[in-house]
Amino acid sequence: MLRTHTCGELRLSDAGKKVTLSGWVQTSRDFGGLTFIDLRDRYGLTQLAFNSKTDADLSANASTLGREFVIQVVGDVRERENKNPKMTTGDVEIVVNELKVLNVSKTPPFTIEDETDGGDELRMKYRYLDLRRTPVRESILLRHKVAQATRAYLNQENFIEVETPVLIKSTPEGARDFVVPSRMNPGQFYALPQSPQTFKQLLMVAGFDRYYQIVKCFRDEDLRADRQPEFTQIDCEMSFVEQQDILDTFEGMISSLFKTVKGVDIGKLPHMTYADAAKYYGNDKPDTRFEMRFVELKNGSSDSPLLWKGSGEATFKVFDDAELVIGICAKGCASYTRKQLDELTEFVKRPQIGSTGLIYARYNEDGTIKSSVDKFYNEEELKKWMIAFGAEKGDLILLMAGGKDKVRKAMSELRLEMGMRLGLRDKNKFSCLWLIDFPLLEYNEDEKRWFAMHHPFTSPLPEDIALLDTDPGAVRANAYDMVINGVEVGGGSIRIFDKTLQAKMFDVLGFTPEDAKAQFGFLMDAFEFGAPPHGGIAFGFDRLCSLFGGADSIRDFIAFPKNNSGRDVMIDSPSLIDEKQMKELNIKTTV
RNA sequence: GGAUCGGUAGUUCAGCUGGUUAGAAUGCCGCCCUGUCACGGCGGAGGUCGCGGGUUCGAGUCCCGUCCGUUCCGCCA
Repeated sequence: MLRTHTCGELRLSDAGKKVTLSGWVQTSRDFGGLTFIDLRDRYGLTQLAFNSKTDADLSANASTLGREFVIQVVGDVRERENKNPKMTTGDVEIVVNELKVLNVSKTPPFTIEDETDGGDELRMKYRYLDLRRTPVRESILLRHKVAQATRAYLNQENFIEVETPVLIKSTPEGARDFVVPSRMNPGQFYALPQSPQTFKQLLMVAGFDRYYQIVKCFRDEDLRADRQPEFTQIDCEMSFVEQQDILDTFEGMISSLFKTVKGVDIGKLPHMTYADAAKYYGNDKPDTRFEMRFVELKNGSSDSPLLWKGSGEATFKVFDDAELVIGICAKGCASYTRKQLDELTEFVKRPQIGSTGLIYARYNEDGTIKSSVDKFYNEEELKKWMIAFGAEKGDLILLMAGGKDKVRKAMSELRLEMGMRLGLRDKNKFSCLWLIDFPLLEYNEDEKRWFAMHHPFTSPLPEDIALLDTDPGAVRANAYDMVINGVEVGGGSIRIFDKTLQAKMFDVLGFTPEDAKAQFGFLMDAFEFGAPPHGGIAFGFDRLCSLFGGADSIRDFIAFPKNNSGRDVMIDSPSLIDEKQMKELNIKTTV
């Protein structure tokens, strides 16, 4: 037997037992006559003790063991003379009688400890070593736990898991497809699914009623810290449901996951419309762990008492000419120095944000107001601003002006930055919400046509269907996103199940009936055979895991992730294939 | 496609306005050490400064190009 116990389970109550342990050498501490070795496996660390007085040869052997050697020991569990309260097994040690080296190891290129000295690139190249580190292992174990809890909830709710194909058909809508050449059909290609969208709808037509799958999806787009070319979704679909049924079911799922995995009760999820999210947070995935909502300064007398036209001799053109002037109130930041304000200005002027400037107004502790636009606005006017923002003495108002979309986007970035500076984005705090009433369509200026914001099977809100002909941009979708801490963790919609409406949708999107038939004919056909009303949702599983794990990047929650260029540096893929394969696949080399 | 920061010892980094033999920490190797758990002490080895070109009496340092990586924008229904 290679082991009787794992390296994480022995306690004081086991003292006196004869045990066999196997694992990796974490570290050794050699005192000449006395040697300690920490033995590691997935379950923990156990200290081994060797004494040269008891067995000189064995002790000498022990001091030759290098890091990451795989060894097996037989020995007796003993209470430690000096206990280590930081270790779960810290009350005991193994007095070793027999030592066997099962395998040697080269010195690892980085230290296999919680705080490693290895950089990202190196860790990815030797991912199998990185996975030995406790924090990374814990992330993978957390992922397993989330997957189990997800299945448990959905199974109990009568969902069944069905596998859908991975070699499917390329469609031009949405993300770029990964394609796979077909050897048996020269010149033709499969596509890897961006999601099992059409298949899950077909499963509803087939009458499966409730489907889910924890499934790999593929998108050939540029990567980010929270975006991988292959990623995992919790993909779900339900029949005979309306929006509220889906929200209830999956609010239940997310609550259940938080309870099981984090021991947290997230309560009832608030609903926010897309329009409100844009207006108050400048963003369709607001981080609601903190308030700091946008306040609009309006120019006009009807709906707002606030004027941004100053009373000064010169008028402030930046505000006068702007489509929108908005601001946020940063609590307790009136003491910000000139340097800090300049930093913020630089922040919003970065090309990625592209704002032209930042206006501030300090509400000083003594009640005076100091702003960067003092020559345009008098004290009384500035005081009105403070009231509008609900600002108190000691607060700082930050304002930007410009085109509506641009200024909202810039302010959204600034709000998140200020939230971070003020420590309001606590990783252990969770704020979840449903975002609803998305626009159904988005106009693409380059291609001069409407695009589905979600996908072409998303149903419009019933009351907005009539607008499809007159004002497509105003049509709201029967769609919903779940947002947690500023991360879009899931999204879905009630689908179109009526053939006529689907055809109309394709028409609005600029598909000819022939195009629609060529690409989605199978779905259109299926809808002629009694499709039930249905809808669904998909959650980004990797993101959900990283959120539970309190990390910004999803990479450590994926056992073997890819780098920014979509490469796996460990196995070195993608790679060239040989001429013979190319020929077989009927692909001509042009490189 | 664009912006940004980075590439110097096995590793993480320092290296000023260009100037003798490129440093530190850690790891590694050797010796010493009986209660450590970030063990300690003494000693040692270890470098194509990513690559190519240029400026210069002289380049790790300045310039151009290129490759690799990070983060972000575009993109991601």
